[in-house]
Amino acid sequence: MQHNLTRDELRQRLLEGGLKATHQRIVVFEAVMDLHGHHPTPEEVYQHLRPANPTLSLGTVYKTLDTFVETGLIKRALSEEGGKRYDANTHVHNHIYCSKTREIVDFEDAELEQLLADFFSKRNLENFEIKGFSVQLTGNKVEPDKQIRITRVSK
Amino acid sequence: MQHNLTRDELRQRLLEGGLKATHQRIVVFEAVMDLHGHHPTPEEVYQHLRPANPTLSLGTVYKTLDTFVETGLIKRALSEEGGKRYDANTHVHNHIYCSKTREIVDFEDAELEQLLADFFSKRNLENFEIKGFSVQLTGNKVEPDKQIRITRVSK
DNA sequence: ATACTAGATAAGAATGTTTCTTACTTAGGA
DNA sequence: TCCTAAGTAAGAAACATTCTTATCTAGTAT
Repeated sequence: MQHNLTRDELRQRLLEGGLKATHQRIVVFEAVMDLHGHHPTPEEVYQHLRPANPTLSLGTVYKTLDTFVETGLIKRALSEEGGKRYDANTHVHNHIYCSKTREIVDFEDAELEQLLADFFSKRNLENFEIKGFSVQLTGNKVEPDKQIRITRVSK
Repeated sequence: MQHNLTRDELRQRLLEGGLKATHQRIVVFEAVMDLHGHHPTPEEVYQHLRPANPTLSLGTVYKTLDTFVETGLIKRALSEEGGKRYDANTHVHNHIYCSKTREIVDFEDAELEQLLADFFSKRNLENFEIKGFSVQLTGNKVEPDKQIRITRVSK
């Protein structure tokens, strides 16, 4: 359990979104935060919670995750391989996607955001109300057991 | 039929990829090209082809599309909503994704590619072999019946 | 504290999607 | 023309997602 919001804080955030703060919603929310960085599928969330919540049903997990996305509490991650992935990180950020392991790694980069914001201010979108943009790097991990990292070139 | 490759050219491209040029592969390839811009699902490809190819099976469509992706003849498009989408456009390009209609619109922008290439040359990726990057705009169509377009701001 | 009510949940059925299996067929090479 | 590796059809199987309905519960009013 590495999430850092108390249940009362979670309860608060659910209510702010106009959602009843039920036990199921609280634990599903916690699970997505606990699995942060994994961009879990509904099934993974379900398996994570099952031991401690044997009465929870998979259908509820699906529904709850989608409800959270609608409310903006979490986001859906883009994936190439089909299937739904969820992301506790609601900040503007980008993804590195490994085709081999299907891992999705977040990266935030203010410089990149600024670059893109500047760029799109020079473009006109007709008939489209833009909610956000993100950059997706696609490729393959070299060492499957080691982490992927992105760093600034030091010169 | 707005695709512009002859069957012999297609046959050629399949063979270059080390694939036997069977009738099924040729028509599936044509279908993805015909549906270019729609980023079709396997089911859509199947429905498109069924009238003229009543013996074609859905399983073959799935398998064939994946084979093409492996060979690099087509790409998979990223989607938020789960489910597989395929893209005949193998050029480097970006996508505009409408959450409302689930439409995916391609856009190519050399200036943007250059900007990103320059940017990533200033970043180091540890343990990741990058195959490509793309920008995804997410948002909603305003008029569902009209086209989405992106243009340069004229000053 | 208790009762009420809208909304949430469990459970599993229904539906939809993707993969797998097997026997049959075909493209391309000898 | 024959041979063989590879591809295909067909449907079963596995898997993923959504829907339905009866039951339950959080938050509210009493």
